[in-house]
Amino acid sequence: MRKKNQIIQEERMKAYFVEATKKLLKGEGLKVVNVRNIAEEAGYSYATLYNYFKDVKELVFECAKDFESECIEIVKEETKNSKRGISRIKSISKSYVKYFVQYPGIFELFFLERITDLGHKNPTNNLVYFLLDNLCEEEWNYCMQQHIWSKNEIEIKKELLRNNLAGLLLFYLNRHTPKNYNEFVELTNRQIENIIR
Amino acid sequence: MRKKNQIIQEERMKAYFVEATKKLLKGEGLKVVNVRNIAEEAGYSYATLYNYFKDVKELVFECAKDFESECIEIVKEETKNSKRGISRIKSISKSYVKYFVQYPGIFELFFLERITDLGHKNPTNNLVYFLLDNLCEEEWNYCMQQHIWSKNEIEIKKELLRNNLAGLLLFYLNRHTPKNYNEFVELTNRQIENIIR
DNA sequence: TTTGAAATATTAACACTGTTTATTAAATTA
DNA sequence: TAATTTAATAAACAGTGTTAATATTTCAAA
Repeated sequence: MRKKNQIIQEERMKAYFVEATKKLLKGEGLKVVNVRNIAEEAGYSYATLYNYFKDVKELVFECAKDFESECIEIVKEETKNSKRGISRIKSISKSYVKYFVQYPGIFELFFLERITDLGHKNPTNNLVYFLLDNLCEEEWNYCMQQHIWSKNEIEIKKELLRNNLAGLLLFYLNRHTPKNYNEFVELTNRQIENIIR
Repeated sequence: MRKKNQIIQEERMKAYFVEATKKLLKGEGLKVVNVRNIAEEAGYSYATLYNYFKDVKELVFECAKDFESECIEIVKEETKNSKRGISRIKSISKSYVKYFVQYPGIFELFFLERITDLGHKNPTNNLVYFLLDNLCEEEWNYCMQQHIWSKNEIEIKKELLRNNLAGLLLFYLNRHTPKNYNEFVELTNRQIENIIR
């Protein structure tokens, strides 16, 4: 039987590697995330990592879960005072976009990272796809209750918003278009206004 | 002074490598595109590649230009008989999406490939961003002439369409959501209808 | 406290990448 | 034909992820 201490220690070790990886991701992004850098940041040999994680992907997906929680937390905090319904959906959208602009490495991880694993059900998949929907869920329901939009209209708007913001972030963070942040914010606001109305 | 034959031969060699790379990209995608595979497909040593291209990125960008032309050609051919204006914009959008679904490797190359190059102005950047706009340009103008939409409305719709289709493709090809092609097509059509109306 | 087995960490090595250097082969020119 | 230039390749290096073999630590039992 495994001792309690063992489990605690194992969790602690995992956390060291996860923290190291998160630091790298938030800093210079995926391009510096490799086993040797992670291990150095964590203060261990790179081989030690494999005593706690099957491979580097497993480690990175641990980070993804943490980032999702963080994103939800930040967005909720930032938007809790805005007026319910339409207004808050817009605020949430902007806050959501802002989070990824602040941490492009997390955008890379959530949206761009290749999932080549055979069969391996990647938990971040649905997590990412429905993240925005989840963030807005209560407000969409509120709008339906208030008879602002029908269920159908809401479904359409949800989809429009989700794909639009993903495309917007993709072009801005990965293709540097538009060139500067101000232009990007203007464009984003314009698009949100045109979808949510 | 360089001889004419030399230039012809050099172009020919380049073409061999470009064709080999295009074949790999259209087949198994970026994951199998590496110098050794490319060279084997072309029938040369991998070191020979470096006599004709600065690095593998330069080679891949050559392919991107070719694919862009091909995409334009295919979409134009497929949509030339549809009714001008709104109807044709919808057809072009669907055909554009179809092209990338058929060649996910080209989508990867156009939308996902990291541009880490310092200063190196990547020509595919604007090429990709404005590809859909260029394809629809004449039809947007037609709509303006026919007073279907104002210049402003068109600008908004252009942006909505561009970002939406990018997001749609990103989720489908890179995150496998929706799960199957039929669902994806339905979703795509629904979105296009809701933007272009 | 010492010892020996289990757990854990690390070094060394392998299999892939991209790229460069040195060498060989081919073509061209005098 | 011989010399020289040009082009192709093999060998090597550096950077990845991962695994196997070795070293170290931990910790309970003697």
